[in-house]
Amino acid sequence: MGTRYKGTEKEMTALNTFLKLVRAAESTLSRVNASLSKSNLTESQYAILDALYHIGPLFQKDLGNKLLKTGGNITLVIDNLEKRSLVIRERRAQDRRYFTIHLTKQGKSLFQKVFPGYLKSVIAEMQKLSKTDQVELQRLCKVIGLTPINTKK
Amino acid sequence: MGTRYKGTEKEMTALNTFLKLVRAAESTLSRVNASLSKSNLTESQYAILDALYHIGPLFQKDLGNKLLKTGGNITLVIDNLEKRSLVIRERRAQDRRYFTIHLTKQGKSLFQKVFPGYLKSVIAEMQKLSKTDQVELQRLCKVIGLTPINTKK
DNA sequence: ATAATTGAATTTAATATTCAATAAATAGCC
DNA sequence: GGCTATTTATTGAATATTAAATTCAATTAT
Repeated sequence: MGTRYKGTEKEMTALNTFLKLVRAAESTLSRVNASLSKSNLTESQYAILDALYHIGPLFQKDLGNKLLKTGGNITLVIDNLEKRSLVIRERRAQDRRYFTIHLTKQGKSLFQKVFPGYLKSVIAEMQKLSKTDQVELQRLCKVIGLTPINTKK
Repeated sequence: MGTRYKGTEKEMTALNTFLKLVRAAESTLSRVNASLSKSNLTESQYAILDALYHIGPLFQKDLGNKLLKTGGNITLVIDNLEKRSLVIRERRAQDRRYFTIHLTKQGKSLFQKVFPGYLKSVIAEMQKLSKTDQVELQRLCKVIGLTPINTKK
């Protein structure tokens, strides 16, 4: 299973680690996302509702940064959520370049309906590891996630 | 950083681990994928070229299984690769439901051009961890990636 | 105050992704 | 041999995603 490339040990280890990391994230994610399908929420839509619910109203800009998505993408996903009246855009008075995104009553209520199942499926996935191993995985992922020092410019 | 939800320790640990795992994979992936943009290859396109190069000709079905993608998706990505003459479809004589996908000369040559930079960026990412930590991460990811026993049906 | 710049959001074009429906080919069975 | 079910691939609709170009608002520099 995995890569068939034959290289040095260092290369093989790196490719293997990378592949397993990505596979683990994708397969877990696909199972967790399945818990959202009943509510016709996509992963991106859920992530936005989650952020708004747990943090409060946010600018589109901040949502993009938080979810590591581009501005154009956030625009579209917010559009789709707004069509279903799950969120609303509010133009900011002090600086009219900004839109504050608010969860509506319906959005809040849908999130509350969906969250328990989501949490349950996350727990089911993560329980494959002991508490100790989960903490260890967190440590390793934190290192991996770090952006390298930007050497140019 | 991360989730603002306040729950039991078990819930918090699971949510945190899940979030960090997904973040680590996504951020690493986005940096590695940047090495593909010069050749105008998307992640999916690269993955297909990689599989064909290192394994050999494959049926679309097998590509889909290997890359964990749906049939419809594979059809489209192969279409796009075929437009650029990087792969060709060959209908199988014994069973005409199958298409065997072959790498063309151009596809092989493009892959050989792209692979070193890809490998280099994977190594750069994974070198944030010691060899020991990489092996440990592989172990944890292997457990996480396991599909739970299918209890129904 | 005007010009240039920065910053937020949108739009557009291209690709990806899934799901559901369909078509085409084969396999299994009676 | 001819129906039926299964399997492979394609298509279409909906959503996602990015990058680049554009618009509009605010700020900075001259």
